[in-house]
Amino acid sequence: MSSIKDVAKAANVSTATVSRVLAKHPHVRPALRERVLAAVAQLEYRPNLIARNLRSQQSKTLGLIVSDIRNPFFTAVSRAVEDTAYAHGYNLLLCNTDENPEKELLYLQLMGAEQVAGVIFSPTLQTLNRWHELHLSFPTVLIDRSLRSGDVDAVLLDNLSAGSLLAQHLLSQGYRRIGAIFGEASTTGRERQRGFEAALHDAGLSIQPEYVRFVRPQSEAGYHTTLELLGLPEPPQVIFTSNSLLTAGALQAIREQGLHIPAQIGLVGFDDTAWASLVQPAITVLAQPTDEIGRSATELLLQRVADPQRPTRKIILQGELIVRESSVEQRGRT
Amino acid sequence: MSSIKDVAKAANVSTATVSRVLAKHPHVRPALRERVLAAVAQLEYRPNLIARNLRSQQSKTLGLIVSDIRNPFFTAVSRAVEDTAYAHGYNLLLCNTDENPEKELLYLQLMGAEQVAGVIFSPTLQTLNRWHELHLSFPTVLIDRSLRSGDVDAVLLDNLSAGSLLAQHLLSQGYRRIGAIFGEASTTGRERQRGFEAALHDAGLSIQPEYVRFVRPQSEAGYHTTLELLGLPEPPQVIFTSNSLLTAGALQAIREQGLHIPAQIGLVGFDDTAWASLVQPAITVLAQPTDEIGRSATELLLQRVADPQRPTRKIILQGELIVRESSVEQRGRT
DNA sequence: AAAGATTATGTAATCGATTACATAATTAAT
DNA sequence: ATTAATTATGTAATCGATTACATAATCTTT
Repeated sequence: MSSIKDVAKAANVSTATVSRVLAKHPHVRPALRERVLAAVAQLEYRPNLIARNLRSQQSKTLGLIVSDIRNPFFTAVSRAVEDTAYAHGYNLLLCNTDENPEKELLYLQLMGAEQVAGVIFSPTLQTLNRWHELHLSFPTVLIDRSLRSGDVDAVLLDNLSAGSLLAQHLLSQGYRRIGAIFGEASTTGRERQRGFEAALHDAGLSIQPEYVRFVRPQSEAGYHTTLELLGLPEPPQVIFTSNSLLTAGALQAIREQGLHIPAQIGLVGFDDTAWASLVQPAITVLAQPTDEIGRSATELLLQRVADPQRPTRKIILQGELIVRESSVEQRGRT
Repeated sequence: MSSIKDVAKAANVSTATVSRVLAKHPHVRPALRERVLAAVAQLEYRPNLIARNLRSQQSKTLGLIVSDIRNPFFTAVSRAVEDTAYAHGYNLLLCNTDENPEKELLYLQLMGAEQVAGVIFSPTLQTLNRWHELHLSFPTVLIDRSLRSGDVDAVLLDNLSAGSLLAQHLLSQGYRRIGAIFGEASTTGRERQRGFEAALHDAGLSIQPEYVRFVRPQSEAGYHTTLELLGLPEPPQVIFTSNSLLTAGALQAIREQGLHIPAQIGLVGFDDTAWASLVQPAITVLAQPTDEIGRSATELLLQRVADPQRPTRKIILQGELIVRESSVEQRGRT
């Protein structure tokens, strides 16, 4: 691997001149410029970004730290972030934390070390709680989860409304015994649950604690918890899940029990994944605007990079209820 | 952000001593060690990895460059790579190229600049063709796709056998008119097609070119191509797809046409995604051992990092045919 | 107690770039 | 033709770490 020194030597100029040519500074004689460019080509020289960033204390790279890349929500958002970043001339480095606070700290550290211009991050509750001790050296935009206090940029779904909307739909369909499975790792699950309970409360229904579960937001947990709910003396008429991994697990459990959807049990979830409309019956979901989330988060971050003083903002987006066959009206049920 | 100098000043020692304490060198007096550690804690000092790597010319970070993070195959492999890397004390930086050779070069460059220890990469055909001009500064393990020549480490599916196995299954079920959709971006699609055609040939069937398509490996292409195939004067009895995005698109098209699987049309694909077993009828697939691919690739890479001289190896893994309802026997058909 | 071996610490070079500053070369202005 | 202004180039400091080397301090050994 050749360095700027090699190029300087080959072109018989100083390293400063090489640097200037490459940075397209105006004050370089054409003759020298030619020599430098020839040497660069001949040696196949590529500047070492790490050294460049070390010196100039900035880079054209953004970081995206997600909690679970297997979750279609995050892969969809990742693509939107990637595309938006690329359109603005930025690269994207993606990391997966597996909802593990230790990994979160590790990758946050790595991002700082790699001198990224900024980071988009979906943190666990634990990391969120000690956010202020972290003292990150780069601007951050939170997605999907956030602090109660307003001092960090974020792009979020209106989870309260979303949970409420989905619950209201179930109530309007005549469901009364609603089993609900929420993710425990983040604020998101809690908020969706609050919306869910508010809707039930508004309808004059009381909350039955044995129907409401908080679990690791993964399909295995969705599967096992659904089996538990179905095994209750008086099983729920419908299962409400708060992310698509849980939905998939729930669906698997329901299938294994040989129950028919929606005749014997209903199912609704979050995120309009590819398969939600392909399974039969198709699943009713609360779709998140993943493209919009990724794009907004990236733009928010780039604005913050450009102006660190700008007041923080939270962008709250609305979800869209997509009613399909998995939650049709339940006439004549109790 | 505090640097090693600040710590040295605060502890009233030299930067060398700070570095030694942090690197756990043996020859440091306990008293000094204490002072340094106290200063580190007090200043919340975290070493700048970028500077460390610049000097020591190595890092504990691996790169993974995939062609499409939306493809469940790659998310599954990513998780396996991430876990294996983490278990060996390495971080993982993930990049998405969107099957775009320009982005591939960009990220390869970025990886080099970020001084990763090595990279796992699923390249497009185009980048593969100019592989030898690239002169990468780090070891690489290819996954999913590879060069014909054997001079680069790789972990691959036995695509020829896999394509053949899946085709044989269809033939054994009595299917004769088989529509097939392959990805055009990589060697993988070509190899699966060769296996597919070999199976047909062995069974004494001729290849009908209008039934065989090469398209961008994305669900939209799967959708449109399936519609085209279904619209032929004599439509195929079954659709063979060479990745799960194509399968999803094909399924959507079939559903929209109101065709019943498997009574009116069969469908098979690659990769045992979460939804392949959840849709009804469940889809027959050729499952790739994604965990094994990710783990093997990572271990191969780490071995290569440890010993750059070691001869190159290709690890060829076998796929597993999982027969489900989407391709049941077609008695009495022509 | 003196010489030699060992241990502890600091100084300064280094990685590969950028860039402030100094200086040389050219051009413009009087 | 001088001087001033401008343009071009090089020298050296810098970013934040690691580490070779030099040297000071301590411990053994006889």
